[in-house]
Amino acid sequence: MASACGCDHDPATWASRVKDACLRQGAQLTPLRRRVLDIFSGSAAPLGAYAILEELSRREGKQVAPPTVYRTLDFFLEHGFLHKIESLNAYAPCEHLDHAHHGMLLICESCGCSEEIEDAGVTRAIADSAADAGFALRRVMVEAQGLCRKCARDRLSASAAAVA
Amino acid sequence: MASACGCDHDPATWASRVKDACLRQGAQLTPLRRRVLDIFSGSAAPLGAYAILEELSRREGKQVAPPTVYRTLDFFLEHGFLHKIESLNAYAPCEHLDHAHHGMLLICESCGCSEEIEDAGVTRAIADSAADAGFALRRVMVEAQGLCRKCARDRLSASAAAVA
DNA sequence: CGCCGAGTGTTATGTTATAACAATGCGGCG
DNA sequence: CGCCGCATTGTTATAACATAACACTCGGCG
Repeated sequence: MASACGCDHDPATWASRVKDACLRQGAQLTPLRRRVLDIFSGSAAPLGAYAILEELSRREGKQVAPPTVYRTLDFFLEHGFLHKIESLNAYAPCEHLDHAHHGMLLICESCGCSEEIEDAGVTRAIADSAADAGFALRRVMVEAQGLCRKCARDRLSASAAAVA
Repeated sequence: MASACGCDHDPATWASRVKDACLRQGAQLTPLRRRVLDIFSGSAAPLGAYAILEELSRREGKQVAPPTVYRTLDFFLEHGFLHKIESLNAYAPCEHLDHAHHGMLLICESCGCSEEIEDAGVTRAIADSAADAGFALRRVMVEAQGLCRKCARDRLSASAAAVA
């Protein structure tokens, strides 16, 4: 499914890439997990655990309990298929399944979509800075809030129209 | 009070710097806020809202309700005296009161203490990277988990002892 | 006085996450 | 087949984090 916000990510290919990765790694992609995968595929924006819970309940036609969802999320997180966005308490597809990711997350405050970019310069700068402090890095999170390309453009043209 | 973890930050001078900043800015440092300040002064590690709540209740000798604590935290956050650490749901003193801070937080998984460092290289790399993506930054959060200098050293000497 | 606004108190509730234990399903193996 | 062991899922309850809504106090000021 195409992204609703006009950003250029594609959750649908993500789902199929996750399926491949499960096969390669021998990880079980059970019906439950597949359904959760589908739910992420249909959403351009990060999803909260309880949003997934509700959608899952709706699709299954019966009430699903929180641990079911959190266990499924844990599975995807452990395999590196999903990221947890701490500043939103939400979860989003990892767009770089293949390699270790110290990606930077750009979260649009207007359309709610998130984009994950990898930047060697950022990674290196953080590693250098931590090394200077004598700190042994294990996990790094970079989350930025702001306006994505499209929303920034829209806002500009809106204010231009207001001036005219 | 000295830091319990051996790291080289000093929450006590932080409290007095906050007091100065309140005077300069005309912000009211009420008894409640002062008590919360004292609680942070006595702790080397970030504090959760409910930890503050319990400590506050203990010191006041009567039960304090969550909104009281959260409002106080909001006051400090808005004035830039505290940071919220999203990955811990906890709050820590801002060690750079004077200037806008896009600091990077180093959180030790062993002793729990956190250190805030400012690094122009990191800031610049993130700004450049976001600009490349056409993303208008508004707020950036960098949180790293790992081992602080002291804990990394301790771990090293422990494993050396194990080998011997 | 009478009003206002900042701060705090109080009650209730919303949101996010986990603990603990039971049940199911499936493959291997005697 | 019957049993075991393991991964997964179901179920119940509760913990942990956060906010909404409204009441009350108190000091400043016309």
